[in-house]
Amino acid sequence: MAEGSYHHGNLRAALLERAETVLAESGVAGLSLRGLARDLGVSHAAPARHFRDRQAVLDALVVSGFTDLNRRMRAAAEGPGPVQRRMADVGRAYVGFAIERAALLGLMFTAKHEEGSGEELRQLAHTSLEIAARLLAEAQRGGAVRPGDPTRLAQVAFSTVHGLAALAVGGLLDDTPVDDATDLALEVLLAGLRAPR
Amino acid sequence: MAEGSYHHGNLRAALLERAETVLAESGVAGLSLRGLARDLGVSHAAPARHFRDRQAVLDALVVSGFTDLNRRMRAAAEGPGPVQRRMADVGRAYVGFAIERAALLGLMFTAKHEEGSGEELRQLAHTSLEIAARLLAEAQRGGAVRPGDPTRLAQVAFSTVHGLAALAVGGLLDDTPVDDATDLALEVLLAGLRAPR
DNA sequence: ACCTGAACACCGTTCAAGT
DNA sequence: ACCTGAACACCGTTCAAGT
Repeated sequence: MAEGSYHHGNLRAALLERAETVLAESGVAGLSLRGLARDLGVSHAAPARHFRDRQAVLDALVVSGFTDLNRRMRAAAEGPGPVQRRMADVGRAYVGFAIERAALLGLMFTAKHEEGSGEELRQLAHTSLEIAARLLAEAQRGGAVRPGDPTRLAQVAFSTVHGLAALAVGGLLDDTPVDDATDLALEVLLAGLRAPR
Repeated sequence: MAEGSYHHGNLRAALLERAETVLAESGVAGLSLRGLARDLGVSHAAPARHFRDRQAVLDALVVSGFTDLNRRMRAAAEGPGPVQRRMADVGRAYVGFAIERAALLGLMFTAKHEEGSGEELRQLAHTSLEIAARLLAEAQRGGAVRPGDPTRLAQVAFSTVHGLAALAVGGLLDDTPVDDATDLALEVLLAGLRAPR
C-alpha cells in the first residue's frame, strides 16, 4: 500500500501536511480544499470527511503551530543554565519558530483568541504566555527581574519577541541579521526588566 | 447627484471605504470584488476599471494604513514636550492605530516588504522605522538613550510596540487594560534603552 | 467508515459592447 | 472615460450513492 495509501486512514494527516506546504508557498489565499484534494489524488469532497470546512483546516494548523511553539519554549525555559540565559533562550526559540514557520505564525495571530473562538486554541495561546510568566517569576525570586505581576511582565516580554519576529518575517530588518536584532532586543528587554520601577 | 453619485469618478474611493468596513467586519477572506460592487450598486465588473485585481484593493488599503500610521507617529514625535515623553507618545500612537484599525494592521504585516513588492509600500513601511530612529537619535544626544546605531535601536522599539499591539488585537491581554499594558511596555522599553550596554 | 460524482451558489477575471 | 452583461474557470459545501 505504498502510493495509494492515503485512502487508509491518514488522509487527515496528509491534508494538514500538504496544507502547511501550500500555506508557506502560496499564502492563505492560495490554500483551497479542492487544491489539496487534487494534490493528494482524492476527490474534491474527500476532505469534508476530515474537516468540517476550510476554516477547520486552518484551525488545525494553528493548533499544531501553538503546540510546537509551546514545546520549544518549554524546552528552553526548563533547560540547564542560569535563569537569565534561559530567558534569552526562550526568546530565541520563539524567533526561531517564527522564522521556520513564518506563514503559520501569521495565521496563529490572525485568529482571535477571545472567549468564543475555540477553548483549545485559546488555552494553547495562553500557555505560551504562562511559560514566560513562570520563568519571570523564577527570575524575580533570584533578583534578576524587578518585582511586579509576572503575568504583566510576561506580556511585555512576549510583545518584544513577537514584534521582532513580525519585523523579521515582514522583511523590515533590512540588512540586519535576525540573530543580531534578536540579541539586541533581548538585551534591551532584560535590562528593562531588571531596572526597578 | 446624491444617491447614484458613485458613477461620477469616486467609485475608487467608495470601493476602498467599503472595503475597509468589510475587512473589519468579515476579515480578509470575506472581502470580494463582487460583494463590494453589489454593496455599491454597480456591476460586478466595474471595480476592474479602478483596480487591476483583488490584491490591488488590498494593496491600496495597506498604503492608506501606513500613510495614516506614519502621520500619527510623526505628529507624536514632533510634538512639544521632552524627548522621553514624545517617545512614549509615539508608542501610544502606534497602539492606538492598531486598536482602531486592527484588521488593517494585520494586512499591513501580512504583506512582505521585500525588495520586489512595490517600492511605494516598502518605502512607507520603512518610514515608520525612520521616524522612530530619528527620535531615538535625538534622545541619544540628550543622554536619555544608550549609544548605538539608532536604526537598530528603532527596530527594538518598534518590535515592542508592534508586538503589544498584536497581543491586544489578538485578545491575549485578557483582563489587562490595553493602556496599562502599553504603559508598562513603554516603561520597560525606555528603561532598557537607557541602560548602557 | 470512507470516498465519489453531481449539483448549487459563489467568486475573480476578461472582453466585446454600450453610453 | 466609464460601466454593463456574458462567459469561463475556479472554489466551498452538501448530499445521495457507492464500496
